[in-house]
Amino acid sequence: MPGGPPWYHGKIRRFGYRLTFPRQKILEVLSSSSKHLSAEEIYHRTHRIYPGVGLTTIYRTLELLVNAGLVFKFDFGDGRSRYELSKGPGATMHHHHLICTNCQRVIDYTEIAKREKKMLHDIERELSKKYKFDIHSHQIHLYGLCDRCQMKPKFMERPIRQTQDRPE
Amino acid sequence: MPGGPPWYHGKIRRFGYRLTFPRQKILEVLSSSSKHLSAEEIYHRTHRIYPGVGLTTIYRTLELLVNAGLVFKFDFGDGRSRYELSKGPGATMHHHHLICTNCQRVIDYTEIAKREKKMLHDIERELSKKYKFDIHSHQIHLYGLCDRCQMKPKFMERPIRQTQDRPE
DNA sequence: CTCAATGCAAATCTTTTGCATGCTA
DNA sequence: TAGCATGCAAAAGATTTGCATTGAG
Repeated sequence: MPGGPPWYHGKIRRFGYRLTFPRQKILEVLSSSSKHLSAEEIYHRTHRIYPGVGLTTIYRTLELLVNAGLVFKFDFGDGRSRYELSKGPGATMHHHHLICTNCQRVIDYTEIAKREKKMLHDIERELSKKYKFDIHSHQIHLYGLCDRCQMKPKFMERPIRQTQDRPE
Repeated sequence: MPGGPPWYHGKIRRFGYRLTFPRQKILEVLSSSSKHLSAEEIYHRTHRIYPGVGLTTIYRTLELLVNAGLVFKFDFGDGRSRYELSKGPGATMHHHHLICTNCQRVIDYTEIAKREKKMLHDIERELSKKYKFDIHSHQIHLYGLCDRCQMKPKFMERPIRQTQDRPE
């Protein structure tokens, strides 16, 4: 089946945004990764398949995609944001995060989603009414020490500042 | 009752940290505010009661206090972190946040805490075991549009970059 | 007295903006 | 064609670091 417009075409155009070449490449990159990526990682990967791209476009496109509801933006507290496709074929299942406060490692979990989902749904409905807030998404972050970091006693913890992106 | 050491004395010393004058002043500031403050706000307020303080000390002390579990650090996505006392007389009740994705307004809510609390407790216990993660805190963020921002149709949204701290 | 803590200035790092040019609709 | 979109260079901000000095224990 020689493709009609890609799945995201309408979702982009609906907001008045144009479906440009760089944007398509960035969406390809996001689609092909299963985990949240930093802007820099997205830049590197996009650069690989389209060397002409600039970091600025990455940032601008990500903001646009977040705005259009196609991408989730996360902040795990290490000074840079992470992005992840929220819709479409490449999107991973809805999940929440375990974050190690020592080494910044992030573990995604999808368990318990059913229970959470119902409760969150109830909460959101209740709060929406009370605060007249139109809630469209949520994040749950659980902070703690991962298995590796539990070995050291708490007072020896030394926050590790991650300066380089690690390969996937 | 002419006071013994302040409530936080032990909690600081337990980690090998010294209870210095600047640190006490910063804790005073945190104790006397009911809401999450940015580092800059904390700096201004501390400067008011102790003009000698430097912004660097604010950052270093906050990191230390987060480490010691006395302070919560939040990230609402506007490019700067917020801090809030988690223990002691000045600490506010445990709560979660509603965040407007358009104007960045943050509303704290404490409702439904009981239900959430039980569920989160269960989840944390379960995940702790499964991932060998020693969970010590959590955050729930609900994103959406506040009442003011709902007036405008979605595609007209223009993220507002807040550059100045507003007065409390 | 010792070494952690501080303040200042400079450095880092991520993200944003100005502007001339390119490209989608 | 009309504007939105892009890339580059520069700017902006928040946070961190080097270093000499101060002060808590």
